Amino acid sequence: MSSVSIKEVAARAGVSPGTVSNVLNRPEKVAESTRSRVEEAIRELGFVRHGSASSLRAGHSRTVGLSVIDIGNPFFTDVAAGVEEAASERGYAVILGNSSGDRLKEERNLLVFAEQRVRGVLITPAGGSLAKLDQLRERGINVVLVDHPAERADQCSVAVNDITGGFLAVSHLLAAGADRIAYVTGPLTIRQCSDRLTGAERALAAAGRDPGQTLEEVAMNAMNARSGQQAAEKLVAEGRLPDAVFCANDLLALGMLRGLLHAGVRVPRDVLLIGYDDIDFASASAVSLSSIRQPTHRLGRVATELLLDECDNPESHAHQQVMFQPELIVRESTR
Amino acid sequence: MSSVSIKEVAARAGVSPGTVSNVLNRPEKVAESTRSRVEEAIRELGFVRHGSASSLRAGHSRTVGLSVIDIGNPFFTDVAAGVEEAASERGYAVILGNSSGDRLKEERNLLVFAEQRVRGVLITPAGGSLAKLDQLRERGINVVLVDHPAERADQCSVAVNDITGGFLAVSHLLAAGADRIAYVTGPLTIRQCSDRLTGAERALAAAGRDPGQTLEEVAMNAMNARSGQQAAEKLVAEGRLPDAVFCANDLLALGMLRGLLHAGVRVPRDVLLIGYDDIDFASASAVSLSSIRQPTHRLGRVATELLLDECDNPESHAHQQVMFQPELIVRESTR
DNA sequence: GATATGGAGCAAAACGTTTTACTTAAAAGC
DNA sequence: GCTTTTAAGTAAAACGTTTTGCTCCATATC
Repeated sequence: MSSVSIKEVAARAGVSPGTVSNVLNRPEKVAESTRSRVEEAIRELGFVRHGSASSLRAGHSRTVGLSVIDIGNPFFTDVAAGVEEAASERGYAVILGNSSGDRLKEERNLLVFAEQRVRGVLITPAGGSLAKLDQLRERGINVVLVDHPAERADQCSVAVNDITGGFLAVSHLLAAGADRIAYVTGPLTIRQCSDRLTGAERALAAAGRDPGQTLEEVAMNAMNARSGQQAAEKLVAEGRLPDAVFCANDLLALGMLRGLLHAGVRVPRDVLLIGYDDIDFASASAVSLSSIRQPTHRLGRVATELLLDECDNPESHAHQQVMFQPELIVRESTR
Repeated sequence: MSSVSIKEVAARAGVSPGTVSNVLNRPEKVAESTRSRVEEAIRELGFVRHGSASSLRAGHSRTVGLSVIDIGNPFFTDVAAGVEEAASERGYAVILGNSSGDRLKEERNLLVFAEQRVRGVLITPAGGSLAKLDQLRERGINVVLVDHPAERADQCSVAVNDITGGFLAVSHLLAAGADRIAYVTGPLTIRQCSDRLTGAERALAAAGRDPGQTLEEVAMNAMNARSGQQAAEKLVAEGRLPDAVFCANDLLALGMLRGLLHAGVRVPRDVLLIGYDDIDFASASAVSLSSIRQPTHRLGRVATELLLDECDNPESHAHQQVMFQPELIVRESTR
């Protein structure tokens, strides 16, 4: 209950509170002998700095906010792990918010971040809440977009080229002999989904195919395994199975795979299947899943490093829009 | 940059700062007309409460700390999702720490939580850092153990009976005809691992088998898919394949499955396989995986509810040690 | 020997809330 | 018609840090 304060430490070490603060924040400013005396007092009393008081006075906290679309999706989990790792290395705490793709929930997360006066925000934007983000910036809270390229040059972002990803996936399906391809996706208002579609269409164009003839879009509400299975059931029920399916993420693909196999459709013999993200489980599925790999963990790490660099070196910081390239991973499901 | 404070709101609404605070925290204490005036001023100025100042003065924050062993494991992710959901419903923010099973890292997390003066801590304890937890309690920070039954009555905990789980798994393997069983596990210092072993041994005893003859322990350092695959390779290389494998979690089991299939071992024909946790991906694997299901999401929810009840109603709060029961899920890998 | 130059530490004023004790005015009690 | 109670709001003192001058003292400079 009794929290020991900097004053008590000061009293014990026979110095002023200011000196203790200096030991904590600019150790080089205080003489060797007093420093060790203070450090000993800190140890003896079990003092731990009051973060709230500190950030109240200093004007900023040592926390960052992380808002992700779906913490249940291994893709985002990997990103979060990268963020947590990089943040904790620098002594920052991570406040986690899960938006579940819900714009309201996302705004609530941002409000919480604002109340906590986080040093910065990392966000995989769900809706079009980019206006809210500008409000945060006005409040002096830096923002780095994760898995979403910034369209303006005055902000940092870290993303993976989804157009390339879609291109790789569909080019591969075409090369494997696909003629009629279904693109199973979440809402096309999600940038990732529409970019991957764009890439898919470019692949068709590059191969001289007519998108209208070759590609069918199947948009689901959610991007989880359940939706994937529903999509499979729908395709099967309507009796118009394509000969290849490109899913906008691996969760959809795993559900699709389950649904297809359940209906007696053989993969890859009857239908080729490729997912996106290359989550760990893609290679362990019933038929190991071809996919598009993204550097997820790095995504989180790099985003965090950019954010903290912007916070700690505001004047020397150069905004960057980092764009990673995805990679095609071929496994059984398209062989 | 310019953060608007309660004073400016007060000035605009023509009241004192104290009244604004009352509107924020005990709206019933202030007259209807002034209240709406203040609320309007808040809206117009875009005021958002300074969490640090608030918790400095109030003596407690609206955050909880969550320290998990492995955020990459869907089991913990589900727990975390439950925590986040319950916390955010009550207006609490979640500070996430990933201990990676590392005791040092866990202690660092607890230090961060202490600095942030979180209202309470939810923790899936990695090592034996229970002493550190008592230190937190002395500081007035409530602690709820997650996936770990408290051995004392003066604290809350939420867990799933792992002995029962181990019993269910091995009873099932025996009923399916297993004679020689390998238990592939993480370090037995992890309570979950040793409890599941205990349950396994009881199942053997109940079936009249000699544990020494029937059960072989294979302890790995980590509990991920990679370790599972290594365990498979080891069993295969040493030429002493059992006829059934019980893995202490699904990640190990998925790796084991991959390793076995890769070596040409058929599942379930040559080797029966059962995992633990019933993560989403267990049913989508090459051979769908039998497993022991735990109410993960609820685990997180209930833990959070207990914690916040303890925080908000300290006097009426009754400590509880909640123990859920696991459930056997039979799929192809043991059929 | 007088004067700059720094190093080391101190005192005190913030930071933005919450809360306690107090004032005022109006309603209630008799 | 006086006192008592209640309602509504205020002023000011915290909460535990960080930071900005400032003082003091020792060393270097001329």
